[in-house]
Amino acid sequence: MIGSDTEALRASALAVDLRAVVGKLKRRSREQAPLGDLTESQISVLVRLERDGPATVSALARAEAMRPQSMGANIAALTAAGLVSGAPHPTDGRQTVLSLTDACRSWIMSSREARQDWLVRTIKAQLDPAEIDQLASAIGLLRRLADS
Amino acid sequence: MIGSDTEALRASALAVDLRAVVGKLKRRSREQAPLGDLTESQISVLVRLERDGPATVSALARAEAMRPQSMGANIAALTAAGLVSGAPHPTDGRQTVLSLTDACRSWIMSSREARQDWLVRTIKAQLDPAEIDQLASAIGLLRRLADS
DNA sequence: TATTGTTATACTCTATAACTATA
DNA sequence: TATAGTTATAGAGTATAACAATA
Repeated sequence: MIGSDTEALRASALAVDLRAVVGKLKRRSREQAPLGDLTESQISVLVRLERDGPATVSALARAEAMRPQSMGANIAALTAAGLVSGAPHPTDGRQTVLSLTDACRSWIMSSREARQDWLVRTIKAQLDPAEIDQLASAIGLLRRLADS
Repeated sequence: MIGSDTEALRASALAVDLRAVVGKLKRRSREQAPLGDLTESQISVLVRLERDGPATVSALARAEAMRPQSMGANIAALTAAGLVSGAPHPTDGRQTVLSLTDACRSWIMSSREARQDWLVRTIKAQLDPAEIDQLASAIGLLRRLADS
């Protein structure tokens, strides 16, 4: 029973540290106005659309663990900024399929080259290649937690 | 130059994934109403006070990368809930030193036993001991990013 | 009846600005 | 003048509730 007690303590300590560092990262990242004047959520949406291709508001909301109404607000902002455009689904009239605009794609590439993202800059400045690998594999674990 | 290009791409991809998973974790964790009806920030404060001992509002704000006014609001909520109490600093009349109340300490212990924390439960359910160790060491890397 | 999406509204968390009090 | 803390206000982000349109 000592073993499982130790395990329980480890999980508890991990939760404590994880919560603290996640909150802190979020505040730090937001205050730096990462890219353009987009929010973290909006950037995540763009990245997801770029990586996984077109999707609907509902699908994006599910993927990001967000309510469709909240995702709708993010999509509206991205659409107003000309970064995302919607087209009616060919067979299902309820759905609107969202894609990145060409302007968005070129903007993403140029902002990557310009290294405007605080998080990217900080990762490069603070972490060596081995640590980046280590963190990258830990991201998979975090994703398991977030998706559970 | 190919090497540094690959590095840059890795950092960029890591930033992308990190941002997405941090946001998702934050939403998931909040929607579960983790402990009592405290917010994530308030929990972080309690944990910090428990681990590092009494502190002032300003010190806590610096430690959590938050404005003193924002931290003040969190402290006010914790004080109203009877979880934190303030005492005047013995020599510096401007400062108020904050400590956990006895009620808070016993509440922390009981809620730990009851395993009410979604994040703790999820870590135990989703991660094996080796993975918990892996994630724990990655937390150190995240903290470097957040503190930089 | 279920699902997609929208509109309206409210709440939570944090930030900025302006102030008082002590050092 | 600088620092600790408070109060007032505003903004961003997300949630709940109610609705229209399509399946």
